[in-house]
Amino acid sequence: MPVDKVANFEDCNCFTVRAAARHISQFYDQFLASSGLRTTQFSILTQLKFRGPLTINALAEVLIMDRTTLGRNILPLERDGLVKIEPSAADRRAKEVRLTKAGEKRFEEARKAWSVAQARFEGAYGTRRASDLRAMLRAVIASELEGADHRA
Amino acid sequence: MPVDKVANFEDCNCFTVRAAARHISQFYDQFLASSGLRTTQFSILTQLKFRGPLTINALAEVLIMDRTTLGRNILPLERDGLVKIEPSAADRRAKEVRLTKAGEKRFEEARKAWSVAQARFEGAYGTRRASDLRAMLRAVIASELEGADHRA
DNA sequence: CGGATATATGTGTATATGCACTTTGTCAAG
DNA sequence: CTTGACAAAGTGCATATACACATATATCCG
Repeated sequence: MPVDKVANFEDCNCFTVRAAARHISQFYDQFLASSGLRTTQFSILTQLKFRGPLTINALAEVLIMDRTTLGRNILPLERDGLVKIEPSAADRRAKEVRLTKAGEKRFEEARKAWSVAQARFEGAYGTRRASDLRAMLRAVIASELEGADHRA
Repeated sequence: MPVDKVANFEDCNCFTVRAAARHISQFYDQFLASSGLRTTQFSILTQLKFRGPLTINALAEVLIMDRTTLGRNILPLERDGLVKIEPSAADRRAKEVRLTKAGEKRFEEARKAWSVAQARFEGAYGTRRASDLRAMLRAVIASELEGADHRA
């Protein structure tokens, strides 16, 4: 008895994830504001801090971000002297992005603010639940989503 | 034995939701592309379809979207004749956004593409799991997230 | 009525996002 | 060495996002 097998628009997975992303981003951004960084920028600095210098492509991959999006997102960081972008010695097509001293300093400041936001969020949402949520979201990211134009 | 009580940056809830949103949006957008709509635009038309004309503020609220963001997101839709924006008779400060005939037609086209994307996603991720995920994301949206500047 | 206050929306500015297309550099086959 | 496939990054364009500030209207109260 599939009374209503038609997909309900309230149940759009894409909309729900995007809405939640807007909501949680505004929250974290409030805390990061004092450091002068946005959440996206903080994510970039974090990866560079813990993974060391990376090329644009490699950095984009770990950030689950389009290459061209990242290419533009690093420009304000470079302008403010938080990262340095230099051509790779091994492959002159590639560019290496690395954290500067100023970038490390800024990261440490933002890190404190981030910790407060993270703790505050989990206080409201639940630490265990947040952990479960992240696991489910990582599964989304890992899921093989074939394109609309797939053949075979 | 809290060996490592320091929050791990890999566990940033904000980053994880945003990354998943980028990933899933690209997937749904591939399917919607044939209709000439983006996922955000499809969401807007969907709400207008099922809730009837709404003011900017009311529409922004149901979309979990900043008022000013929505104000700009409806402009391409108005330009393409999919929605009509008119001053409210009751309150001249307010504007009512409503779906046009062309908007309804476009919505029906996009609806088919959306259904395929939704089904394809749930085929890969699991229908039950997707349902659970949406419930957890709605809880994020519903969670009272006090600002960084909260007092008392 | 008239001013204080609250509400609905618009604008300026800056970042975020990604597709299609282009440019530049690498590398292997001939 | 040359050429052709491939790989890394840049550019043009359009939309998405939201804060701070500005404007217009409504509403309440003395």
